[in-house]
Amino acid sequence: MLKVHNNLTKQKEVFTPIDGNNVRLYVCGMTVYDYCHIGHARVLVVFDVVYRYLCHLYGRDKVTYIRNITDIDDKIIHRANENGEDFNQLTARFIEAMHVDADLLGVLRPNEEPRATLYMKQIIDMIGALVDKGYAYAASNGDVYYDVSKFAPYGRLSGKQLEDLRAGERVEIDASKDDPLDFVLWKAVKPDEPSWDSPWGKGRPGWHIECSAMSTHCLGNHFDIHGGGLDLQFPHHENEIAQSCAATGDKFVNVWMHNGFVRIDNEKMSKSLGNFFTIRDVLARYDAEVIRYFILTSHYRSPLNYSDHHLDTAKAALTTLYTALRGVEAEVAAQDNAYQARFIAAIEDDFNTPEILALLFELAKAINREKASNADKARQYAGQLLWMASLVGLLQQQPEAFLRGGSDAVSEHDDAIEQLIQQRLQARADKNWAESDRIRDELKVQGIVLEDGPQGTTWRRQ
RNA sequence: GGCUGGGUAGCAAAAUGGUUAUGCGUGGGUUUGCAAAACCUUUGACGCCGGUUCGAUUCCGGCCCCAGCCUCCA
Repeated sequence: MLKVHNNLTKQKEVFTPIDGNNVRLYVCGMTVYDYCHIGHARVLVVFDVVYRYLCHLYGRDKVTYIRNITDIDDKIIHRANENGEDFNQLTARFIEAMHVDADLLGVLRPNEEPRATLYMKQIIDMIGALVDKGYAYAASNGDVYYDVSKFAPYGRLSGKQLEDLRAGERVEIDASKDDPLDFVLWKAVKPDEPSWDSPWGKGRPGWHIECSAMSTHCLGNHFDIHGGGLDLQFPHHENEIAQSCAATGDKFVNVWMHNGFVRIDNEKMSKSLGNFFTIRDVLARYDAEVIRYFILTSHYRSPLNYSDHHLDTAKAALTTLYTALRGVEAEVAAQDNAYQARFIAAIEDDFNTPEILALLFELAKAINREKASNADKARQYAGQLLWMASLVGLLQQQPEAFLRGGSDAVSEHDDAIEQLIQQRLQARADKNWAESDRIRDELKVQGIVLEDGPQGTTWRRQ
């Protein structure tokens, strides 16, 4: 029984699809005006694990995964103007970059990636419905606002009371709003801004409405899971609930899931603070799987501290796992084994990935123990290890490829290494230990580690 | 100020009312020409103060500290 922490009720609940034949998941994706950073990588990976497991449980053809792309907003317009380019050109570039990064991280593609600019009709229709039903009003400045006071449950998701929000010191005062807490659905066009026609004049949608329009259009008014970063809980998701429920008259989402932040020096990594590393920055120094592993070392709702030291640890951990798998032909995993049962218990307990990683190591140790004496048993353990690792998107490379530095490694250099190893094997046969050690040290300086085993000498990149 | 989370050994990070987390690191051993890898073993922790209990890191209360949201943000 899969149990998921529902942020709407603040409780772990048994997950039951609304319709067992169509499990529906929506995740708030990226605003595409820059490269994705490690915080974005976390959302991608966390919900990739959710998606993979839902597919495992219900069948891939029964799970619909939608992850939107925000391709029009203030920052995009600003950046495009800065660059002196059309905003569509800017967003196209960063959508492409996002796909490259996500693919490298082993993130499966969602079924659809709806974009705000391609959903103008649905967005305008929804705003129209809200105006017609009296939940929204056109203001004197040409903007259309959502009247927060009309939606009684407002604040339920974030645990906020309207009174408390009003008492807060940071609520902006805007003369054209009836209430400072009202939020914008349609922004009237300003000079040098892209705009679309609407019943309220030229303009563009507010941020929140696009997700209400796209999620309900792609998945129906009422769907199973809505996810995103914790910073979206308020106001973004709170506003989505208000808009969607008011516009459709139906219940919106059953389960809300939010992942915790990536931190640097105990502070949230964010674009506004400028303390972020892009996925590309990190990929220049670490294999993408190291990033994925690092993200899975902490539970998805906990904070995750970013540092080189932690990435080094993640790399060492993956090296251990791949070393265990090296030279072992995995057997198809038998159903119903003790490790599998523990894996299921862990992942079904609100996606407890740290517990799963612990299991991977127990299996790696089991493989190493049996490798020499009981090859059959080792192959079985390897099969079990790969079975559970694949469900969290790990250990998908060939062990040799990972240990030798992956596809970036220059093969001619690899040939040179092989030659030196042959020379060293001759020296060892001659019991010329000085020469043997000299070659090993020479390679060591280049970051190549040699390991002499019963089956011969193997090497890996440090 | 209001509202959320969290404080576990050198670092990272789970579970759990009484029994080994796990990884990296450290000490010892096996193995190796010497190493490396691997295996065995050692070291270890539950923010502070009370309460409940035969027994609490785990439940309850108070306190201290940290992070986040209340403004764009995954």
